[in-house]
Amino acid sequence: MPAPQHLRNEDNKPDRIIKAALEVFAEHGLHGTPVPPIARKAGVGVGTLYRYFENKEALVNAVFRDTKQRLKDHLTDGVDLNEPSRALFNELWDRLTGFARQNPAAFRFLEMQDHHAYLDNDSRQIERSLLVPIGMMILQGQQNGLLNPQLRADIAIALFWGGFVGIFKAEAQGYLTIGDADLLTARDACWQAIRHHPKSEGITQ
Amino acid sequence: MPAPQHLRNEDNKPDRIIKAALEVFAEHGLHGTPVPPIARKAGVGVGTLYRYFENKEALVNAVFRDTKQRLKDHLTDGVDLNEPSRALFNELWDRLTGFARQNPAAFRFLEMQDHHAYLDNDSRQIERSLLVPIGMMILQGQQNGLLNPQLRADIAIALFWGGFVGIFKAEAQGYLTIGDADLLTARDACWQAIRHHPKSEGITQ
Amino acid sequence: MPAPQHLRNEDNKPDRIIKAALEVFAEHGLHGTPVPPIARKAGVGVGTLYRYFENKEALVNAVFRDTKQRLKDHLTDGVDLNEPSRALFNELWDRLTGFARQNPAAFRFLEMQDHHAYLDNDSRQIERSLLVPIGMMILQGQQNGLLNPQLRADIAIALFWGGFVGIFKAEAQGYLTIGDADLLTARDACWQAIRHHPKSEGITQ
Amino acid sequence: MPAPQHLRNEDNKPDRIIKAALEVFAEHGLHGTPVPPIARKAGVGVGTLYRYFENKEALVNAVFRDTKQRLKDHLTDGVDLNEPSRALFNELWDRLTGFARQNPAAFRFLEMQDHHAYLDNDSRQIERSLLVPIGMMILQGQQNGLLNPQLRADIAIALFWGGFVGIFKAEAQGYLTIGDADLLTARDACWQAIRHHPKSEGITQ
DNA sequence: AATGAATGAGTATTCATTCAT
DNA sequence: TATGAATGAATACTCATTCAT
Repeated sequence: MPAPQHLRNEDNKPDRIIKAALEVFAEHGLHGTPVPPIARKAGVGVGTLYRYFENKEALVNAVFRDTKQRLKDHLTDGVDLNEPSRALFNELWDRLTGFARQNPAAFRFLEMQDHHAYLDNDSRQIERSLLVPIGMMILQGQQNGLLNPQLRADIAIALFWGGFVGIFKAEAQGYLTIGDADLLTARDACWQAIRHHPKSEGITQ
Repeated sequence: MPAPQHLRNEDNKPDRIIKAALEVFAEHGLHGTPVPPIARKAGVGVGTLYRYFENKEALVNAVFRDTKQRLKDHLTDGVDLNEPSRALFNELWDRLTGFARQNPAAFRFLEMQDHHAYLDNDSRQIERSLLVPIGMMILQGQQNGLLNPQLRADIAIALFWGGFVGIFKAEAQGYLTIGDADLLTARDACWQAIRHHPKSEGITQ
Repeated sequence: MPAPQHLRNEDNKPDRIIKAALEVFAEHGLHGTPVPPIARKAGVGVGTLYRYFENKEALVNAVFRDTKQRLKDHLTDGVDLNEPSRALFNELWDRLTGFARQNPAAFRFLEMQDHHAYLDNDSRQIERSLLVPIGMMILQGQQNGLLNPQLRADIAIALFWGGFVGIFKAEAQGYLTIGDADLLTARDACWQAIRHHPKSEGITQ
Repeated sequence: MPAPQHLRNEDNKPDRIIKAALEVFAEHGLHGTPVPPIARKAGVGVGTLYRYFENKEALVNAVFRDTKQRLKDHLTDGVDLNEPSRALFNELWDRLTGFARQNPAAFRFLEMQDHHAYLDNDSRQIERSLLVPIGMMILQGQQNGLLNPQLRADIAIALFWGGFVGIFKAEAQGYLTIGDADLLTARDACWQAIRHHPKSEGITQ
């Protein structure tokens, strides 16, 4: 069980292992990564890794939970999701891009498909604990006329999240490079996707 | 080298192998799939598979190219990308959802991360050959005032494609179920993301 | 599934593996034997061994069943257990010693304790199929006054079998050497243990 | 080096380790038992165990010697082996069954095959120190006409000991259950095996 | 002296690839 | 040309032993 983020420290072996595993997984994929390189990168023996994680699957789950939790904290610490507004949307977008820029490996890892087969219930629970409050926020935004009331909240999340992931993935794969200005433009585009377009706007144009 | 799509036939062994491989890869992932099950599903011996594909990596590339090409054909056959319009956008969206619905395995496979490490230059070339014409279309749409001129074409693609992928991935992972009406709403949302919002609209609100 | 004994041949890989495994197990024990040496001794690759035996445990069971079956055949082929007599006892003893002399590895292997943890139901069934007819023979011998009626058949078997095993084990461990004459004397001693000692004999003296 | 039996005490760490090791070995076998569980059961750290026993092999030898010595003591303390008689035989049998009943783990352990590969000269010496006096006793019994003079003493021991082991092993493996009366019958049977059968008795019948 | 976390060589098993038929 | 049995290098995991505290 890794220490909470703010207690992270380099002497904590499980934390070091999780950190190393995240980087190696992000680079070579889950199945593509043997255990020894993870241990080596963490500066411990293989046996030590297995002292802290029952098996590879448990390690993947630990990495997933830790990373998802860090994303959640980064995204929501100190913000009031109960007051949806354009400013709040911008704030979340900034935090999201900040996270992706500062933790490229974490971001890449979270987007892998193949870890989904590995995830246990706790891990899925964590995943939901991030999505649910955002869904709530969207519902409120719809009720106060800010967001498109016809777009189901879960689909809005998927759309917005997918779009965000799309541009960072394209960048990671070398298809494009994104400057800060581009990020702002993309942010506005995403906003247009989910906001309420009253009357004549919308389907027509 | 598989025959072109319209020449596909069940007596063609490479084609049968590619088809089988796509299904197995989509279900179990790239690293999770041993070669013998692919051969078995294709109704050939392992040795035969290796007659047509130098190794597993070559097979992955063949599957990728074939699938991407089919997507491209499905998306662009008979449409004139030189005349961007709301109707063309709708048409493309419909074709895209049609493809995803009719070829879930193909869609799933194309979205896997881990095959990217396997892809050779030819495969990346095919990928680009789908993106470039769409990029051109977007540029034209920006010039004729239809699309947001501030949103870079490549980013627009990534955003739109990412959003699309996002909702289908969420559905595949069991986080939501999408009806036909939802697809239309999502289509409109994506359109709002990339269209041109003149004057007062857009950043403000 | 190995071929029946008389169909054994050196081109049959499972048979060669079973034979090799028996020898190595007998020499180094079950846990003490890695899989590669077995494969090497059988003249096959490790992968081949795993083609024929799902895992090490399955191999142990196969060796056990094969060896026990050979012992059973060697012991009972062509003898009529329904006619217990001193001559039949002698015949069985001779066959038993013959087996132990000709197949020291087989004998050693069958007496290992630690394989009992590995045995599945089929294997235990084979074991019983050897003991039951001998038990029946003893019962008949008791009924016709030949054998001690107070000695339970199962205990008589255990005693006789244990005594037999005892001397061969002692020899295998280097505590003694047994000549043919000694074997005859031992045979008579065992006979005395289980035969019927009428009247004054027996408890007294 | 453990304290002599009568000095055994629970504060003596080597003794506690030997006791724990015996139980775990008897239950899981030699190779099947990792060292840490032994240390845990003994209530000491692994490092401590290695302070007293150079390695696992040394521990096995210590357990063997200790157990064999206890058997020897249990069997011979206070009896005069120089006066062979039916009563002495009965006494020895009773002590033997008593030991097996009271120390099932010890008995099971002594009968394991795979420890023989581990045993050093001292351990084999102890084994002999139990067998030799019994052998002497048998020789005397043969000289005074009590025991079968044709049965070599070492073979008689092996036979008798093997028979005894046979029935307890069969019980341990679940093939039979032995009551006190059965033990007496078995005792008489063993006695018949080794006693002197004068004249017409014996070979004939 | 006592501890148990740390280590890495060793073990069972899988799977991409070859090659005799 | 087609096959699939055979191979062994590579992988996940264990455990006897060490050594810093």
